[in-house]
Amino acid sequence: MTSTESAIGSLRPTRQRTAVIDALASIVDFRSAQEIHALLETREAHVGLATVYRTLQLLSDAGLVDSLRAEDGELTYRRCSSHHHHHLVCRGCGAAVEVEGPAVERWADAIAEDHGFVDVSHTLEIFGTCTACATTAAGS
Amino acid sequence: MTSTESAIGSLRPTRQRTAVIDALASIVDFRSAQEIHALLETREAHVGLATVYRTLQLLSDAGLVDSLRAEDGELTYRRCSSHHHHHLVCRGCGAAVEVEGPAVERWADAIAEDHGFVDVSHTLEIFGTCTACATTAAGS
DNA sequence: CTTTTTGCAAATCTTTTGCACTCTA
DNA sequence: TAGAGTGCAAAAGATTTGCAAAAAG
Repeated sequence: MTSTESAIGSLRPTRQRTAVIDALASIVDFRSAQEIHALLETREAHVGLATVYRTLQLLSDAGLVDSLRAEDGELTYRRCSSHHHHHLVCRGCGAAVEVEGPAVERWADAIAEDHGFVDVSHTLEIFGTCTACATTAAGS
Repeated sequence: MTSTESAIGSLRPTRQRTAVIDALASIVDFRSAQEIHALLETREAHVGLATVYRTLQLLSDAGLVDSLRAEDGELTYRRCSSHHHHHLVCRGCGAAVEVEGPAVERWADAIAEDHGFVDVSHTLEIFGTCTACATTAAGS
């Protein structure tokens, strides 16, 4: 039994859902629902925009994809390894590296507890310019 | 010369801007532009919603206020201390505590370096429910 | 008087929702 | 066939923008 199987639970494997999942499987970076919808159109796999939104939300709730808010407020999605982690994202090309920091998790929880906060969660993203992009940009 | 004076630059000190700045001075938590606009209405300092948005954006650009995206994607603002720090924010009332984590800063930079990223920055926010809000909600 | 600001409404844009219709189990 | 899932268009919200009127230097 994989966690994926159990997480999908009672969701029916429809053409649309399969298409969205396939799309996610083919991309490595974070993409907005709109972009994923556009990608599906490109592939001639017509899926309504609302359905894309609903499906991504479902997958996200099920923990099958990571979602994070881009700087402009749009929600973006990416397939993920199911455990808790953060991302190192390139400003230039959007490439994302999953990173883990157990110490940070503990630190955040401890800080919150110190202040009497409960039901704690946190967001942590690291932004930078990857080697490839730095090289390209420096080419001037 | 204070950094504030220079940062304000050529902005004209209008009634509306003064009102927004006063409002920010009187609150400690992160508030959305809509909430700040509502607060101003309460104080009978009528300022157009668009003006509130424009002013907050201006102040944010000038580095006079912190802005961060709430979990629901709304942009929220708060007066800020100018040094680098993060926040522990209550989901219920928006109360915010500034926190510092030198170790996290170093960890983030190290991770990025390990992956060859340069020009690194990061975002880190901790969300939770503060004691007061937890008590209220649990009041059942 | 010239330039910056404001207000208001209309326009954008992302995301959600209502509902009738379609498809799966 | 019943219930889950979908499409489309309308609705909701937050934020931005166009433009004429008002205020500041």
